Amino acid sequence: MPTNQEIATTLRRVAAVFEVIDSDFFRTRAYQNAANAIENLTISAYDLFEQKKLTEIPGVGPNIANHLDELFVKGKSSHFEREMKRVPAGMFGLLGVRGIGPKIAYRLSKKFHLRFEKTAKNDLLKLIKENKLTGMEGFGDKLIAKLKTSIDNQFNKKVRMLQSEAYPIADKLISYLKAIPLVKTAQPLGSIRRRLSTVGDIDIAICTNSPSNVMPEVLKYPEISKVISQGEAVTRIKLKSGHEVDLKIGRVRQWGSLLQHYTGSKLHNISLRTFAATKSLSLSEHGIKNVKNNKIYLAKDEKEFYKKLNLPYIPPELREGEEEIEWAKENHIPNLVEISDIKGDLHLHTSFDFPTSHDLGVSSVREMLKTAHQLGYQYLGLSDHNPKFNDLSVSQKKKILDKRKLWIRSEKQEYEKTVKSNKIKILIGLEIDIRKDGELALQEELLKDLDYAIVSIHSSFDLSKDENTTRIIKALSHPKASILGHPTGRLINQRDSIKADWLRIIDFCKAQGKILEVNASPQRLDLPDDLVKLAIRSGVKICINSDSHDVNQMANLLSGVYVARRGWATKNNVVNTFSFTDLLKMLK
DNA sequence: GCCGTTTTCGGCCCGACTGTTTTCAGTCG
Repeated sequence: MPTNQEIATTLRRVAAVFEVIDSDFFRTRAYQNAANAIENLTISAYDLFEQKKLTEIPGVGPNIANHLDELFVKGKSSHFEREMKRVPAGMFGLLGVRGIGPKIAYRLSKKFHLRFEKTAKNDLLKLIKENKLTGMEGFGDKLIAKLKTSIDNQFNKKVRMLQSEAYPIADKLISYLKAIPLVKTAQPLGSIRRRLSTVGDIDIAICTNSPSNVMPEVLKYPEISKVISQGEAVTRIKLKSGHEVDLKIGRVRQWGSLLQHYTGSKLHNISLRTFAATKSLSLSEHGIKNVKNNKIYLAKDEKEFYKKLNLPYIPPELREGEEEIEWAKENHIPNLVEISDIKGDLHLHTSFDFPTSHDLGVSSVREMLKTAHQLGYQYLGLSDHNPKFNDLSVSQKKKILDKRKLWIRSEKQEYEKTVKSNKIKILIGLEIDIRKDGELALQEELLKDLDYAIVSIHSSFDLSKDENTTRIIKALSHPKASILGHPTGRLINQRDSIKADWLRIIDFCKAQGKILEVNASPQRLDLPDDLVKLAIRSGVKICINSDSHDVNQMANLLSGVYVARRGWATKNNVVNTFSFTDLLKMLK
């Protein structure tokens, strides 16, 4: 079945046809809106089709829904196919290259008979080298050179970077900017500020009342390799590291409007402007314009901006154009969980040396307690991997686990000699593999000695949706299995999420009081935010853990807090904000 | 083609930047 992404691509292609052939701007936009909505769905459009709920997707009306029905039933839609045949297929191969939109793609593919999507980029490159574009109306030397560069870049296209990669780059540049005398402040925008798990471009806002004096200073930043484009309000630079950064300049009095505009998301802004239009207001980075008298209201911060629209402040993590504006109108924006609410970390790997199924940690319990103290925690859960399942006898494993327990206790006693107060509680658990058949990789008699268990998939990732669902539910059925660790198993940009029926798993967790982990390891961030939202709406609790193998990683838990916030979590949804007594009840 | 506590008809988010022109088209976010 076509994925949401594939459907969105098809709809965009049909939209492009309407744009270049029919110049039907609004029909074009209707298709683009539908594409955006489907791309941002948290469940598959196919599932909605099965439930006959396609028209509940905002932007999908009866016509597009009918075409999608046909697409799902027959594997293709005659309408989409027919529309796309009106242009040379090479046009679709050119779309997506930076600087090539529908109009240019159409003109080039038609003039040079680019009939194949797959070879279109190469064909165009060849035409450029043979100077075949020279002399075409509207194609000057600069534009042709730009197209060549864009296609070259496409061939070594980069994947979206991790938030943990992008943030430090932005942070370093921001420190530099803040040190410039006329700069009032600076801050990241876009997906960095909304704390998405991955980031495309790095956007930064600079607040100053003297843009013309400040910009030359900004461009002295030693990491810049070249200035890609420069205008009064926006400058795009490339860093020596290869990262591209957009710098937006805003004045103090319009700072709120600027931040709001460039924080996005695009869909949030579109929804917000549609809402503003009902109040005869028009929104832009410059302010809020009353279209009746053309008066512009300047917002110095975002609170003022939203207040002018009669809305409460909407945290950046929620600005995805889903239902946050509806909720804001009702004044129902939740108080999202914060890092200061976190009272402990339940997924930590110690340096206790024994034959585990996976990697050991490198830090002692003593070091972890010291770090926990600095982080203001009240409890820790130690969850080394289970002992090797096949290579050791049950009695050997028991010996190992008993020895581990003694070591943990002695480490704790040693640590407590060094501090006056603040006794941090310790839970002795394990992270246990979920085997292919859903059995836990630890024998029953050893399980009962644990305070709690995190159960996780570390193998057989490629099972079917049904097999994985059954396997996870079976594993969670054990009374000690309180937490499902890094549930989807994804490694961002490296390994896809496992296939599973998350609605069924969430229902099971709700019924049985099981907890879903939000693993804060930067390449995991798992549960992903969209599933966090589904889980929380269903009343399932989450636990935000760092999965540290080194005390230096314990502060990573903050990244998990951002994922939880993007999933609309309040502290009541997160078990490791609870008191130790209440936590124990949840782990039961 | 979609949508509706102004509307089932008549609207549909808003602006920056580049390049090619000389007032605008195309693309991007």
